[in-house]
Parts: sequence; C-alpha cells; structure tokens
Amino acid sequence: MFERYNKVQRAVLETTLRIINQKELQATSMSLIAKESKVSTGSIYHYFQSKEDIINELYKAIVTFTGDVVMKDIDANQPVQARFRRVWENIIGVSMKHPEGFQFIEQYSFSPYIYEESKLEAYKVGWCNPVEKLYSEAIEQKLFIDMEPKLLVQMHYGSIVYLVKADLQKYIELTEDAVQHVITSAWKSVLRS
Amino acid sequence: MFERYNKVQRAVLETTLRIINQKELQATSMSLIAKESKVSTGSIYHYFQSKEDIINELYKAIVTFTGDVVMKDIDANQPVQARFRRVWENIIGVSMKHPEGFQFIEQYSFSPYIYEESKLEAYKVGWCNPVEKLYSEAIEQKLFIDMEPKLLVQMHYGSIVYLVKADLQKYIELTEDAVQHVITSAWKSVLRS
Amino acid sequence: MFERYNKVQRAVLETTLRIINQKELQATSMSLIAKESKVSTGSIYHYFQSKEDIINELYKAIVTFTGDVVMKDIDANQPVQARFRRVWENIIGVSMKHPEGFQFIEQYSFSPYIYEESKLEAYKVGWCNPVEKLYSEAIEQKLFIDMEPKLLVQMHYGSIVYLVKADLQKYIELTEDAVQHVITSAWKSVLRS
Amino acid sequence: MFERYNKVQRAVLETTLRIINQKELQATSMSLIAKESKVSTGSIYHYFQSKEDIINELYKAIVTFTGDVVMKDIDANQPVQARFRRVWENIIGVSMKHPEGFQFIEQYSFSPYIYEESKLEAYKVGWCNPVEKLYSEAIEQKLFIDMEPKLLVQMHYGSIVYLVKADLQKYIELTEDAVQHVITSAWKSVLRS
DNA sequence: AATGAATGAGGATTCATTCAT
DNA sequence: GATGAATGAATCCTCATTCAT
Repeated sequence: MFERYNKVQRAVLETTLRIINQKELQATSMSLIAKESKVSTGSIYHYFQSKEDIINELYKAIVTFTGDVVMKDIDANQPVQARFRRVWENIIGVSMKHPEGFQFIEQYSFSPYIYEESKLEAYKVGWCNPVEKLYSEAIEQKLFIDMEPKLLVQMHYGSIVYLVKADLQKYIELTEDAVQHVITSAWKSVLRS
Repeated sequence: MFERYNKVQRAVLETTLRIINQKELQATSMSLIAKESKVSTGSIYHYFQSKEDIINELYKAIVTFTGDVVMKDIDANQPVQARFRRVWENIIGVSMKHPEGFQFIEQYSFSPYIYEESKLEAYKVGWCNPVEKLYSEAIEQKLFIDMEPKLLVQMHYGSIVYLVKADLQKYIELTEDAVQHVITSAWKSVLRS
Repeated sequence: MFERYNKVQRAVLETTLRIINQKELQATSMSLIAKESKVSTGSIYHYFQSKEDIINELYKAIVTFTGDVVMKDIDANQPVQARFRRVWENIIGVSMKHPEGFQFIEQYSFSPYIYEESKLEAYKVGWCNPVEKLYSEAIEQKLFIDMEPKLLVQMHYGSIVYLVKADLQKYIELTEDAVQHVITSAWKSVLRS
Repeated sequence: MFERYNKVQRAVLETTLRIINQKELQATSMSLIAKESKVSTGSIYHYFQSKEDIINELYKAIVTFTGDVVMKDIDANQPVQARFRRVWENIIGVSMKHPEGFQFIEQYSFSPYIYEESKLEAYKVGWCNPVEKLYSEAIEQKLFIDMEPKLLVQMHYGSIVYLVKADLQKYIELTEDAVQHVITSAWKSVLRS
C-alpha cells in the first residue's frame, strides 16, 4: 500500500493507519505513533511536516492504491455490464481486504483535516472519475436511466460502503453470494424500463 | 429536537451540535461549549457526566427524534410500496432539513466515542427496526428478493446517505424529482423478478 | 511595581522578572515560571495570552512604574537646571533601586519580543517624552546648544545606562558623589558656549 | 572581520551574525545556520564545540576587529584632544559601518551566553583598555576632571551606543555634523573647570 | 444550583547534538 | 573531513475536569 515511500515513512504511515482505526484521530498522538512505529518524533518530523501532513499523505496513498486496484483489470473492450460487475467487485474486494484503509477513507474523506488539495489530487487518481465515465457510456447506450452519472455512482457507492461497514461491524455477513446479489441489485436499480 | 431536556441541557446540546458541525470533535472544547451556550462549565458538569456523555446524549436524542419523524405518518394498513416510499421520503426529508443532525450521526455512529450501549438504545428507538420489519413483510409477500432485510436496509440507507452528503457538499443537487427517482431505483433494485 | 495587577498576575510577573534576570529569555520557560511562582501553567494562561504577553506586560508595567517615579516630584515652576538634576537623579535612583527592572528594560527594549504597540504605549507613559520637553525648553531659553532634543536625551540616557550597568557588574562603583558629578558632566556637555 | 578563520568557520560565523541580527538568539537554530551557510551540521560541530561556542567566537572576533580598527591610526605623539576625537570618531564609524557587529555586541555583551573568559579576553584586545589609558593621561595633565577613567569611558561609550542605536532604529538621524557635536559634548562634559 | 478560577497531564512541535556512512 | 538522518528531552500551550465560593 505504501510502496512508493521509504522505510521510515512506511512505518509511520502503517502505524498511523493502525492506531487511527483502533482509536481515533484525537487519540492518535504523535508520541504514540512514535512509540508504536519505533521512529522518534524528531525523525517523523524529518519526513512529514506535521500531523496533518501524515493524515493527508495517508489519504492520498490509500486512494491511489485503491484506484489502481479497482481499475487494474478493467478492459474497455468488454461490454458495459461486465465492466460494471468487475468494478464493483473490485471496490468491494479491496474494501474488505483492507478494512483499515477503507474505514480511514470513510471517516476522514469529509473531515476538515483533509486538505481540499488532497481531495482534488485523490479525485484524479481514484476510481471515481473512470467509473462515472462508464456510467455515462451506459446512459448513452440507453442502458441506464437518464440521470446525472455522479449521482448514480454516489448512490451505488453508498450502498457498498454501508454494506461493507455493516459487515465489518458484524451487523450483517457479506458473503460472496451476497456480493453478487448486491451488484445485481445495483444494476437493476438503474436499468432503463 | 431536544424537547425532553431542560433548558440548560438543551442549550448545551444545541450548542455542541452546532460547534461540532462547524469545527470538529477535537476543536469542540468544553470551554467553547460553555462560552457559546452561556452555561458555565460547572453547570455543564452538573447536568452531564463528561464530554463523552454530552456526545452520547446528543447521539441518542438525534436518533430518537429522527425515528419519530420517520415513523410518524406510517400507516400499517397502507400497502408495502406506499409505506416504502413514505419511509424513504421521510428519511431523506429529515436528513436534508436537519443537516447538522444528519452529519453528526454520519460522523459519529461508527466512532468509539459513542458507547455500545448508546447504539443499542438508538436501535430500539430509531427507524431501523421498523423499516427492517417492513422489508420482512415485503419479502414474505414475495415482493422483494429473499435476502436478509438488515442487509437490504443498509444497502438502501447507504445510497441515501451518500446522496444527501453529496448534496450537502454541493457535489450533486438532490432535487425533489431526483429524490423520487432514487426511491424508485431502490424499489426496483430489490424487486423480485 | 505591579500594584495594578491581581495576586496571580503579580506572582507571575515578579517571578518572570526574577528568572529572566538570572537566566535569560530562552531559559525562562513557562514551566519554570509556573514552578517558581507556584501558579499552574493553566492559571498562567488564564491570566496571560502567551509567554510573549507576559513579557510585554512586564515591559509596560516597568516603564509605567519608572515613568511615574521619575516624574513624580518634578515641579514645572522650578528652573530648568533644578528639574534637569532631579530628573536624572530620579532615573539613576530608580534604576539602581530596581536593578531587575532596569536590566530587563535594557535587554528587551530592542527585542522583537516586545510588540511595537507596547513600545508606543510605553512612550506615552514613560519619562522620555516629558524629559524631551524639558530639553526643548532649555534650548528655547538658549541654555542648551541647538540640537535635536531627542538626540540629547538619548545621549545622556546612554551615559546613565552604561554607568548603572557597569556599577551592577561591579566594574565601577557609582557612589552618590559620582552620580552628582555625572549629572554635572551631562549638564556641561550640552551647555551653550 | 573573520580573516583569522578558515573558510568553513568564516561561513558559519558570517551566517550566524546575519541571522542573529535578523531574528534572535532563540530563532537562530543550528539547522538554520547549517542551511544558510551551506555547511552541514556535522561540519559545524567539527569546527565548533557547541552553539555557545559559535556565539562566543563571534563575540571575540568582533571585539578584536573593532579594537583593531579603532586603535589603528592612533598616534601616541598627537595631543590628547586629537586622539580623543579620533578614537570616538573611529568607534562611531565602525559601529555605523558594521551595524550587525555593533548590535550583536550590544545585545550579548551582558548576556550569560557569553562566558566570563570571553569577556576577559575581549578586554585585552578591545579598545577599552587603551582608551582608559588615554583618559588617565588627560587626568594627569589636569585636562579632565579627576574621576575614575573607567567610569568616564563607560559614560561616553554609553552616549555613543545610544545615539548609534537610535540612528539605526531611525529614531534620530546621526549626521556627520551631529557626530562632531556629540564628540565635542563628550569632551566638554569632562573638561576641568 | 451556579460559577469560573485553578489544575496539571498531555498535546504537537522544535532543536542542539550525535554518529553511522 | 564531510554529511545529514536520527534522537528525544524540552518547548509552549490546551483542555477536561474539579472545587471553593
């Protein structure tokens, strides 16, 4: 997840992600990060400008990683439906495989702690934009109802987020079978006629 | 929203909700709450056990209020589809009418700051349980696909949350027309056949 | 010296003045001030906005106090020479009687730690302005050479400062007799002819 | 100013002097010195024992330099008055030509940061001692009043310091003409009769 | 009941100094 | 000799909580 970073940065980012999921942002003190990552506070400040900087770097790294995973095996020559299934399978897959990353993004993507600039950068490298284009294509092909693609993507992503969250909280169990049903539901929900 | 509380408690809860939405949990200090609510810290601690207690009380109050509003005009004699529409209309309506309450619940419902006990209590008085029952009914009537009602409700609520959030962030515009389409989509997504 | 302040503020200001003279600004930490003044850091920050604020308050308090003492017994009806002697006697007197105040002003009146605003306020309440007026009077009466009064006052004050400093450092001994000679020297230095 | 030092030491001393004048001692960090002087912290610590050591070396270098400049063209055969004028002209001249050096000495000559040992060494190579001897000579010749030469020199140096400071702060303007008047004043102030 | 001054542990951050390369 | 990454004690300051009035 943090391949592009050096050893120290990676230790800090991994530790921060872990602690922030266990505890909370306000309980995630620099001294705790230092202790758990076995990197002195001084060194942390050598590699990061501030606590905010760590959080933002974490945010960008996770969004970039997720975007890559989600779009990796999407073949533009395949029919829309196949790509639709694959994209959502990938999003669900990466979310469940990396619950800490998923929860972090969930909790902090609307927080003032994340700079507007980070969000813009994230939008460029994330899966959101390509998926919106896929929806546009489906609308043009008269497959999907004629609504704002952004809106439809948010609607479907919201479903996914809440299902994965509920699964992580053990409120429901999101089996492989359920995942397939859910994607089918999403497909049906926006189908024309 | 806070009718069941006395004057002082109401002032504190209202102020806390306002500040926490403008700023953040960590920037919402007791002294700021005291100053803005014109209640001394001493008095705050007379009516609430701790800062956590205020947050939890807020959580329970909002969930209760929302549950009441959502279920108020639901008539068990009406057909499932009518109740389905009305429920989601109400949920969207109350969320958009009380954005601070909505955002607060969104941000803190998964936070360790909210005690497990508060969440259980919220479940009892919130709209979640009755809506799950409505879905059960629809499944029994062979209207809806045969999946765990909890799962379906989460799925639909996730859609709603993300659309309302996107609207509040001015990322999309959730018009009255769009709301109707969205509810139709939700209905279609779980319809049998 | 700090009559206009309350008990806590006085303890903090007195302690800060003492430490800053013994040590230095950079060695005068808030925790040391707290420990020595027996006021908790929290309380210090209740009465002062910041460390800078303490230093600036100290500055203004000392300048005000010194200004009052210096100008207290100056009678505008007395001849220029009598007032001249009395003013410089007072300045030397208060400087030697309150060496910590004197040294503090000496060390920090040119420091960026003292806000421009504090300096302006100090100028209004200090002895500098009235003494410059006395010099103007002496120049108008053709007693003193025709030079900028500000310049002459600086010149004389510099002498005094260095003599008091040298005395405090035990480099010289500034006896009562020496003081009288020094004032006579200052008088002679600017006398016309 | 730093001819007796090697290239690295010179870079460090020059940079430190510049920064310390712009900012302050506490804002003059080793890392800043390293960055601005383009000498690594490791190298700085190879040539200097500590930060204090740099400051003390700076102090000694400036005092030595100033002493040399002030006494360079003083001819013991000239009459006392000529030497008196020349000495003070030189002191004012070097102070105004090297304001950073002047301000540094001013600020730190009474600071605990400067070791007692540095001050003693400075006394040996500075202009203070020779000028005191000049004053002794004048007293012996019954030219000057019979007071401690050290005291008189401090008195006159104080005047100069305050005038130069006031000029640097743009509080007054110390023209060439004013300088001559000031020296005349100093001369008159200690003249017998 | 109400007040708000007082507390001090804990927060983020800096910086003189060391040391492996 | 030269480098600059690493260290961690110490910095200023905040804030949840208490308690005398």
